[in-house]
Amino acid sequence: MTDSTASRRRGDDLERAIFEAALEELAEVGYANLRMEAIAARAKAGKASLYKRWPDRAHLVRAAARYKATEVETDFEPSDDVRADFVRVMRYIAEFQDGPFGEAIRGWVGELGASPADEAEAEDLRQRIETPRIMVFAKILKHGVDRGEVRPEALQPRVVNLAPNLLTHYFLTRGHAAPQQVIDEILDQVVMPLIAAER
Amino acid sequence: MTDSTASRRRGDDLERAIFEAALEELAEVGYANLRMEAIAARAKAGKASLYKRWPDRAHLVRAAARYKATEVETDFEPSDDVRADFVRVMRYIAEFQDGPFGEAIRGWVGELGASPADEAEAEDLRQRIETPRIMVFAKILKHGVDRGEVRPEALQPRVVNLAPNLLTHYFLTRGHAAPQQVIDEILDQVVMPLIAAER
DNA sequence: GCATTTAGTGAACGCGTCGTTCACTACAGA
DNA sequence: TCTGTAGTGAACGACGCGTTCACTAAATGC
Repeated sequence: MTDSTASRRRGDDLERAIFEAALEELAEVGYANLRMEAIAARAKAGKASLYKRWPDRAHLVRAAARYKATEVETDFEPSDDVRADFVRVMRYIAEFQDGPFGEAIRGWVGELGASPADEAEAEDLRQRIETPRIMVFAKILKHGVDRGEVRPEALQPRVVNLAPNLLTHYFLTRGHAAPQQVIDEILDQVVMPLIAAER
Repeated sequence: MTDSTASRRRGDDLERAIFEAALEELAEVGYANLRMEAIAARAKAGKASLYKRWPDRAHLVRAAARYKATEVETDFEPSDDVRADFVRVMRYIAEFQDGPFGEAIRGWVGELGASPADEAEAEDLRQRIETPRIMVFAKILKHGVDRGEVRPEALQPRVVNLAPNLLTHYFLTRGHAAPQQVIDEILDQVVMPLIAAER
């Protein structure tokens, strides 16, 4: 009715449409209220096509999160202001979390511990989310170290991941992404004092 | 069969039994696989008694989490070794997360964003979890400040919450509580360098 | 250009869980 | 001992899950 192009999609074409539909549904109703039939309907696909690809909701959502994770911008050129760079990247992450991707992550977290079988897949998704962040934050920090603005110990993994991890913690436990004020507090109270070359 | 005391409990007595049953179920099957009927059966109660008290699973689990949160040990006497104190408290939190309380928190997080109606109740639970931690960590830090081991700026809220927040982030995104090695890394790479009075 | 194979559709199904209802029963207070 | 209150347990309709199947559109082979 809506589309007079009554064509029938297949393969990757259809898969992408399902992912988009799943993410839109996630954004609208949240993971807990996500219905397979609603995803199928929005994608104008049959429920059977969903179950042919993924065994259940959790797998579909993880796959959708992986799909969306590839959209993350990873080529970032650091300026000569570490704090400003951090703000830019953190705002970018926060915006991402406030969209459908955030709800996908929330669903993934909620499901962890329910099925210890899929630990490997969960680990894979974690890596895909973390890796681009590590690259960007490490680049910023290295640039700061080169200019003497940042102490070299700041390149340790727990320090590189500190800002995004605190952002994610806020998002998960609050239900919405961190506002600018929280980003500022994280930077001024925690991150900058920790990485600054001198006090 | 088990209890030949075929007595019928009421009020708070019954409520406590339901909480205990819910937490045991959570620990065994996880939030995603939690069934109201299983909780009722384990508590030797009728399903109607559950729905008379809470409108749905999410409310029951939040209530159970609140109930369990009152068990948290809050009277902690700091030693003269800040790092050792942090290790002790962080291990205590990690052990708590690996039990039924952890799964309750995971369920709560997964449900956030699904029903914006109960934001107030969610906020209340967050406070109840956070407050005792703030008290303990602030006490440790104050003691450190008094002895000149910790810089006074470490009493800012984001710094006080830093260690438990990173623990919680690890637990939520990994599916299990942080092991000793992770606690050490958090302390040696992040917390101690941040709070130390001198470098 | 036609026949065959592959993949998607949509409706129907059985099943399990939800949340509710109701007749019955045990306990508490007077 | 009587009465009101609260809990029990079984049954119920509704709903979403995950599967099945006859049908159909697209891709592939000839």
